[in-house]
This record gives sequence, C-alpha cells and structure tokens, in this order.
Amino acid sequence: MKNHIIADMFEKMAAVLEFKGEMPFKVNAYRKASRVIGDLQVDIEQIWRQGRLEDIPGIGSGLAKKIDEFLRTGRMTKYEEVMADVPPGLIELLEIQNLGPKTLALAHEKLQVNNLEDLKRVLADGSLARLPGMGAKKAENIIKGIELYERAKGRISLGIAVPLVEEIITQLQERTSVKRISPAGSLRRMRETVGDIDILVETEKGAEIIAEFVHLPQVTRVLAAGDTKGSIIVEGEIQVDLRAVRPESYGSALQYFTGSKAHNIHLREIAKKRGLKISEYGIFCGKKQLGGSKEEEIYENLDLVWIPPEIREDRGEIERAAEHNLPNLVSLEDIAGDLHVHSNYSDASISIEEIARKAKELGYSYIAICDHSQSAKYARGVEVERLKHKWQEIKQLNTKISGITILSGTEVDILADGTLDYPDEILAQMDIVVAAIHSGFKQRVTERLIAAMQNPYVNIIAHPTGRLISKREGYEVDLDAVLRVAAQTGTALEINAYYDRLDLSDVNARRAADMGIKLAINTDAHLLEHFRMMRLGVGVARRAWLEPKDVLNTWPLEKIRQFCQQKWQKLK
DNA sequence: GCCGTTTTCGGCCCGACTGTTTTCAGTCG
Repeated sequence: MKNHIIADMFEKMAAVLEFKGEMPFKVNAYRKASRVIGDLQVDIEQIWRQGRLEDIPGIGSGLAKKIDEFLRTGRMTKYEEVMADVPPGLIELLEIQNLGPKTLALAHEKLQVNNLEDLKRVLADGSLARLPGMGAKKAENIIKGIELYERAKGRISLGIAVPLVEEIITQLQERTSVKRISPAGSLRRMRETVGDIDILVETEKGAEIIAEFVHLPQVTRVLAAGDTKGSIIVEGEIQVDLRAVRPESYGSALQYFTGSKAHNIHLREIAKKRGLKISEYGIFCGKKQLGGSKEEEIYENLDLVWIPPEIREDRGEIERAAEHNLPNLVSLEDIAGDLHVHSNYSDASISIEEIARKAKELGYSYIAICDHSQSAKYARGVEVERLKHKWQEIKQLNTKISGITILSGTEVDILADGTLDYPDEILAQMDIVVAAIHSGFKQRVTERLIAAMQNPYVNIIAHPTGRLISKREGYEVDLDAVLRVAAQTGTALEINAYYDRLDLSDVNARRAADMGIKLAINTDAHLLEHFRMMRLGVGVARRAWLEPKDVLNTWPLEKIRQFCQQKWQKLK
C-alpha cells in the first residue's frame, strides 16, 4: 500500500509550504489530505483505479492530479519543486517547541540557519535575539524547546502513561477537595503512544489545587503554575499538564482537551453552520450558553449521540453519531477470559494455580495457559514429556478450583521452514493453539504465517506483525496476504495487549474485522500484574471499532470451541 | 487547495498566552 508514502509526502509539503509562508489554508489542505489518506482503510491505488480519488474527503482536483501522477510515474513534480530549495534537516526543526515556521524562516534567511547546529550557534552568540521582533525571552524559550526536543524525542507508550496518570489522580484526590477529575488528550483516546499527559479537574479553587499538583513528590521540574494551568515534568522527561476549570465548563473543556484535533474541528464546523459556537467554555448561541457542564451536552446540541473518546479521530464517527448508529464498542466488562498467558512451565514465574485464581478474581470464566513450545530454548519451551505433566496438572486444578475453566494451550513457534514446533497429534490434544513467530524475522515471514494458518489446529496468530513499539518495526510481512488467508481459513488474529506490542494495531485490527476476521485480545502475561494490560488491548479494540461479536474472548467457552471445531472440519 | 440547503467565489475552528509591541504577530493546544 502506498497510502503512507503519499500521506508522508503531503505532510512534508505542508511543513515546507508553511515555512515558505504559503497561505495557511493551503497548508491546512495538504495536512488534512495527509491525515485522511493515512487513515484510509483501503488501498489508495484501488480507489485510484476506480477513478474515485476525488470522493475522498479533502481531495479535490488539484491533489487528485498529484496523486495520479505519483501512482502512474512514481514521481510528483510539485513535491520535487517544493522540496528543491530547502536544506535537509531544516524542516524537522519545526518540532522544537516555541520555534514556528515564521521564526525559522527568519533565522534561515537572515542568519543562514540550515540545521540544529546553526540554530544553536545563533542562539549562543545572541544574533537571533537581535533580529526584529525577537528578544532575549524568545531566544531563551527556544533554548528550552531544544533541550526538551533532544531529551524527550518521541512519545511515551500508553502502558507507562496510564499507571502514571492514575497515580497522580489518586494523589490529588487524597490531598485536595477535587470534584470531577479525568485524564484527557490522546491518553483518554487510548492512543498507543502519547506526547504529554493532560488531566482536567473541576474546581472553583484552581490555584489551590495547582499548588498541590506542582508539589507532588514525583515532580522533577515545574514548567508553569498559574490559576488555571499547572505544568510539570515527572520521571525526568514526561510532561504532565493539569487544567482547572469551573463546573459550568467542565464537560466542554473535557471534550475540547480530549480531541482529537481533527474531530474537534469537524464538530466546530457543524456548529458554525448552525449558527452555534463551540469553545472549551461551552456551546453557545450568541452569548447564550446552551451547555458545557457535561460532555454529552456538546454532542446533543448538534443532534449527535455522545461519541466514545477512543473513536474521536474524524474517521467517520461523527457521521455515524448523526445517524444514531455508532458501533456498540467492546468494553473491559465484556472480556470473559484471556487466551494467551504463560506459566512457570516455560518462561513465566507464576504457577497455573496462581493464574487460575487471578483469572477467577477478575471475573473471567476461562483462561488459556499457552506456554512456549519445545524449540524455544531461550524461553524454557516445553518438551512433549513435560507437556503431559502440564495437562495432568491442569486436569487436577480444574476439579480443585470451581468457577473457572483452565484451558490447556500453547504458543507454538512457527519455525524457519514454516512448520510448527509440535506435531499435529500433539496440537490436536490442546484446547487452544496460538501460533507465533519468534525467530527468523526476515525469513519468508508471510509464507510461514500463511502455512501456520492453513494448519487445522491453529486457532490464533499471536502478535501478527511482531512490532515492538519502542524497539523495532514489525516483521517484513505482507499483511494483506495474511488477512486474506486468515479470513479464508477461519483463523483469529491477536490484539496482543502487552504495552510494547499492541499488535495488531488499531488500524490493522479494523481492517481485519471489516473482512470478517475474529480478533482475540490477549495479555501474553508473564506476571500476575500483566493481567492489568487487558485494558490497553481493549483500548486498541475500541479504537478499531470492534464490537463484542468481533472478539473471541468475549464469547462463552462453548462458542469458542465451536469456532475451533469449524476450522478443523473445513481444513481436515 | 478544498468546498457549497445562505456561496463556483470567498470563505476556511477557537481561544489563550507570550513577548514584543503601542495594537499585534507568533505559537500552541
């Protein structure tokens, strides 16, 4: 798919055009096009072949021509023109806080700033501060921006941010008389990574709460502390903002600070057409406030049903809300079990009994113990002899512990030659078989995954793309081909809930579900604490618009057994 | 550059803060 290549080109063009002082509305048009194309669920080449490029919202005749040229020839003349006279390394400086396109253009033109080194030089020798419209303070703020840019390049993963924000909220609740309090921003939307953390609090005494906030024990630096906003750095590099708002504006502020930006802009356009105005203070008709205390009031006044935060990305949710036809998103309460956890038979340190009791405590009705297979020496993979002990133990525990069914499973390795790490007669005795690639990431990954899915005993492919958010890109896998075969064979794909995996991602999970593929949200737990990550996986699933019917482990056990049986009968 | 039940031209989301200014431009979220 060339979607992301084209989206990246348009995003770069937007940045450069902005730097060159092009009309802001034109810049926005490129930005919007970039986002919409990046979010497309289908291959843009397919739309192009059908001659329907201009049906994509935000793509008119001009951009359609550019896309057409690129898909025909592999080149885009306008892109080359725009990028031609811009030094490489200059545009990425726009990521520095407090340094925008105007200032950068000024520094480039008057002081020949072409890269980060040049920028540091003109800040150090004071020449930037002496330019018209500049001054010592502005220079100082850019220096601070550079510090942050070099230290915290990139984003924090959701799995780190969520516990952090919960801890801060608990502390504030203990120390002050807060009323309503909630995370906002991309964390509330459960994006897989977040830039900084936003928390919103309802209060009439903002200054008091913010004073407490900036004195929390984990604070390493205070960036701002006013009456309505406090801003801190915790753990050396994570920025947390607290905003205090009055009761009558709490809902509109929560709506506003949750975003996404694209979602909010779309809402405001709708409001404007109706002669209304939305801001973080409320929804207004002239001076009259129609709502704002509750988030729902913003949506209701536009004849929309309230939209869950996870899908506020302007990917069609507003149109569906207008039809009162939003998906019935899967929730944590729907989860009936976990189909992929490890025990001390392989590389985890928890016993099957501990796992079962934990699962029961969480209200699950089944739990699948899926240890690594025999070749996975790095992870104490289970040989066939020990496997038989394991089955015996599971059988005993199932009679000993009531109210939960322990399933014997495996996370069987897909070997370099595409075969599985246990023979079929062993797999046939498992309740559930999860298959995964753990080695040979560059060797014919697509063919191996397809071969595994064609085995009648394989029920789920674990972490299908193999990406680790903080460490590596996924395998070199043709996901389109994998999805096709998953749909044909009736193999489920995993949404691995481990915070550094979240694999499949939201966009890919939605593509899978659209093709009728079932998903399983599994924690891949190696510690009891890992069970808590289920909520991250559910967040991904909600962002993918999944409903309980799409998610295997919301179903009763009997239905899962039927699902496995169906595949076996089809392929045996 | 896009878009149209107020428009094929003239709009294009809203507000706060900061620092530089004497009324506003730049940046951010």
